[in-house]
Amino acid sequence: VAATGTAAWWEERASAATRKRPRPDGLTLDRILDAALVVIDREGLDALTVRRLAAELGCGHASLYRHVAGHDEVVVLLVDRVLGGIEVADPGGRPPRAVAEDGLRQYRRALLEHPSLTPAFLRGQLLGPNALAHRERSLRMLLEAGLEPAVAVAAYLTLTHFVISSAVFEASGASRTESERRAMSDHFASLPPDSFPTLVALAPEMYAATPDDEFERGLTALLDHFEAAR
Amino acid sequence: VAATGTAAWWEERASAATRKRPRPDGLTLDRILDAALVVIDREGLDALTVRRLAAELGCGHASLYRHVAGHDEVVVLLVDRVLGGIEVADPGGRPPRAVAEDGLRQYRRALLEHPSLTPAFLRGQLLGPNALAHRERSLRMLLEAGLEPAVAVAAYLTLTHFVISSAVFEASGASRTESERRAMSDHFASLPPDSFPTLVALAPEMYAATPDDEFERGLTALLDHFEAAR
DNA sequence: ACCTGAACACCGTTCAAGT
DNA sequence: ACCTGAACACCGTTCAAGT
Repeated sequence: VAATGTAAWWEERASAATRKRPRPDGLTLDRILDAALVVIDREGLDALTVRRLAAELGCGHASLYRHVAGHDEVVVLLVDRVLGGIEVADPGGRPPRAVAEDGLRQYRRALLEHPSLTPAFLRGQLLGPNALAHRERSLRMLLEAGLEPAVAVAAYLTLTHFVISSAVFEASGASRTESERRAMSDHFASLPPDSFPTLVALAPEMYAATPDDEFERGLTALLDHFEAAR
Repeated sequence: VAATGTAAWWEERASAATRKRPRPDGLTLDRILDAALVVIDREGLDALTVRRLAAELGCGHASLYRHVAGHDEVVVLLVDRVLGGIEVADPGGRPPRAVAEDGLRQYRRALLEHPSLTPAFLRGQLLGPNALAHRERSLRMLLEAGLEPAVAVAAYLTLTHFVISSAVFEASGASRTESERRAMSDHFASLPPDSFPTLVALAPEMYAATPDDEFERGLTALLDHFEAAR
């Protein structure tokens, strides 16, 4: 009985899943995860309760425990499913830097398809099958690009952590839409100038950049660094 | 009735607080926040319930609603209190880069004094009094270091987001202790080599770096970038 | 005037009673 | 053999009844 999401837990689950037989009725793990994403996208991560999920599926809430160990397992499985949705383009002779940029933008895009789910990527390690496949693929590319093994590992962890946290900040912040960003600027402009002269002076610049701008700038900074370390 | 943690909410709170009178009994906001940190440090953020907090304080759970609007408010106030604990050293003629490094390491240190609280720094903007004071102070330094206004704002947001997410990953991951990192390496070494040749080959390098190493490397990368943009 | 126990509407999870 | 309603031990929050 390992903790949900740990390496040991994924191993237990893999061997247990092969023993499971298909159900005659319609309720499957896939349908459960589909419904969970619908609830999350429409009402947020906090709204994803076992009971709300059962209502969405039109079944008794206790029935879910036949397909899933509990609430936390649903979230962990969703995270790995989203990671499986990262499109991986053919390198096709492009320079390594362009391939890396592309892969990380795809990662970001996959995360932001379900903004409310992003905080779940921070709870524990990413060790599901899709997470491992992504790590394998990415590290192979980084090695082929000429990075030392230790640098490749550092680059993978730093870059993926950057992508994830950037998405979490974008999803949880209030600077996604044009009007939200203007409201933030206005707020800083309205502060008492005696206490916060710099914030008042910089109010027009505050949140002038979009989350995409910020992402691209951070990406450039980090890739420059690891490219130089090659 | 603005949402907890928003700019409007902090304004409402500030004007309401002045109207409050001191209580004859011992229960104060400060004591509540102290007790909350004790619970969080000892049992984690999820253990911080209104009822558990009241038990820690030895009072009825409904009494807390006299000092605090609810559960979320406690967390938001704790976040700003921790931000108030960032020590700010005198620049004292040191080069701007050294001052910035120092300030960001202090930020990190303050966050990691309460690892379980770190996820709370991602829920919404940081607009409390201590957050604003830190922003004012930091942006002034960045301007004095010669950054363009727009670059200074970008640098502040990117660097603080990096510090926060780095702490969140460190706190929620399983790579803090030596034995945890060795366990992670062992797990990657034990994967099927047919499916994951790169992960197996890199297992010794995986999690060889400490979270501190990763932090320092990322910090260097980002500061190099913004220093070059000066 | 202040405090708070009881009440309400929720949770996640278990299990025995149903089919 | 499978499903699930009822039950249990929790939540956050409200409010009327107590002092």
